[in-house]
Amino acid sequence: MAVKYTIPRGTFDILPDKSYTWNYIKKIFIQTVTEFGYKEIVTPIFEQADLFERNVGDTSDIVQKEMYKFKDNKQRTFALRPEGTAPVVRSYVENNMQANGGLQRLYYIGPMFRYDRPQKGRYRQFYQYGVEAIGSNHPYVDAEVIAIQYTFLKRLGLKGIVLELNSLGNKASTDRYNKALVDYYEPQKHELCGDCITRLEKNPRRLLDCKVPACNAISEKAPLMIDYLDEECREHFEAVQSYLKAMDIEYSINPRIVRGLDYYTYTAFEFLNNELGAQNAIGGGGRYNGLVEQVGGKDSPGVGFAAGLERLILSLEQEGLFMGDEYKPDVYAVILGDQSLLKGAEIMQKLRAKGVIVEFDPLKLSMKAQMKNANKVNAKYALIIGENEIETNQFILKNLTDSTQVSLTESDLINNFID
RNA sequence: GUGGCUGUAGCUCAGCUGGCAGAGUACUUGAUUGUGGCUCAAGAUGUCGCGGGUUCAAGUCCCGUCAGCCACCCCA
Repeated sequence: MAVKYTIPRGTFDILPDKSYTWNYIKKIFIQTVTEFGYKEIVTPIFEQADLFERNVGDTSDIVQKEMYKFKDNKQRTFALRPEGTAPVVRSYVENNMQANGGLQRLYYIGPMFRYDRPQKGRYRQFYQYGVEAIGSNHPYVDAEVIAIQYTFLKRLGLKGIVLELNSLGNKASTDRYNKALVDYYEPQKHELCGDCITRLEKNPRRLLDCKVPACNAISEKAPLMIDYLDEECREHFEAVQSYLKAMDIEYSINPRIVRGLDYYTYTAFEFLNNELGAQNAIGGGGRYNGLVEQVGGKDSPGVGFAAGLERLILSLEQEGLFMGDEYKPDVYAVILGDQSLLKGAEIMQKLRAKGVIVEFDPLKLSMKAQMKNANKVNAKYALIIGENEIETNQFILKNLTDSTQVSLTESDLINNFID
């Protein structure tokens, strides 16, 4: 077989034998966020590239190196969305959701795109689910957003995922801290690895979790963000923690958390599964108090998280957890001969109108092949429709679990079908 | 973007220092005329990822390329 067209690198098809798992996970997620009062928002998968770049206010790799950018027929520059928050904020501003007053609680699920080398748990088109709560700076909301992800993971039965928490502080704190980091590393610059020397110029915070032993040793004594928070930031961070405790959510503080996008302020958090290999972040998020204004709205605080479906599924597989059931047919129609199929089609349609799942395969001709198939697709019953049955109006319904069978008239069959 | 490993039947994989393309499983049919699962028997199945090179001869060696995996980087 010559395969003429192949799937683009780093993407994947979700085939029928997996799609029920996706639907199951989505169902539990929607159930969870609904309990917290969140409503779905759907935005396009492409946006003006500048929404993400914000005139290159964002220096992250996600935006600088990994965006799928393209020009349309009128030479306007768009980008496939690499993340979900900026589009939601754009929609919030554009639709003037601020005018509704109060807190907007939103959730989304959909594909994101990043041009990166594929590996386990990393794809070019991948699926994220997430929530955004825009309009309140109250630390309870930070905790609520964390609680949603926490509740969802627990509900799926996951045990091996840990929550790490940090505070990045406000702009003033961050500036002071970055300066302190540079002051600390600069004199020892000659001992750092090549990557770390660029980090020192570009994003000093990333120095903290370099894995090269020499850098790591230096980082151990580096100043920590927590010590550079001002009074307000510290109070906010402590309040978030007390709400988490009140909701019985386990966490640990990791002062080295750095998020992948530049807009985060105050609370930052990550959910990690350390059994997954290099790509161990299931999801993360934090507060983005300056973003709404950057996108052109009236200054308005927000907090949210996003997480990856693929890594979630890897975690479920790894812990051997339930991932949903495939639909199984209630009835497999065993139809003998084309003449009988006329009646068969009529009966199948009437059963379906009653909500019964009915399957039939016109490729299987012999009765034996049809019975075999009924077994293979895990049907609960086989319904035999042949010339004899049609003539006598007595249709055979065979229970495939206990091998018992009964004869029923057409109307009894349709009106009294009990699963 | 960098480095390493891999690519053979629908699936999982074997195939030695180059010499007829294989197994298990799934599939089809039969044993059983209109009754599935178990068993037994028979049968069908390949651009050996793709392109080039070396050779009398390439799945096997060489080069390139594409894809997957693993790690770096980055992050979901």
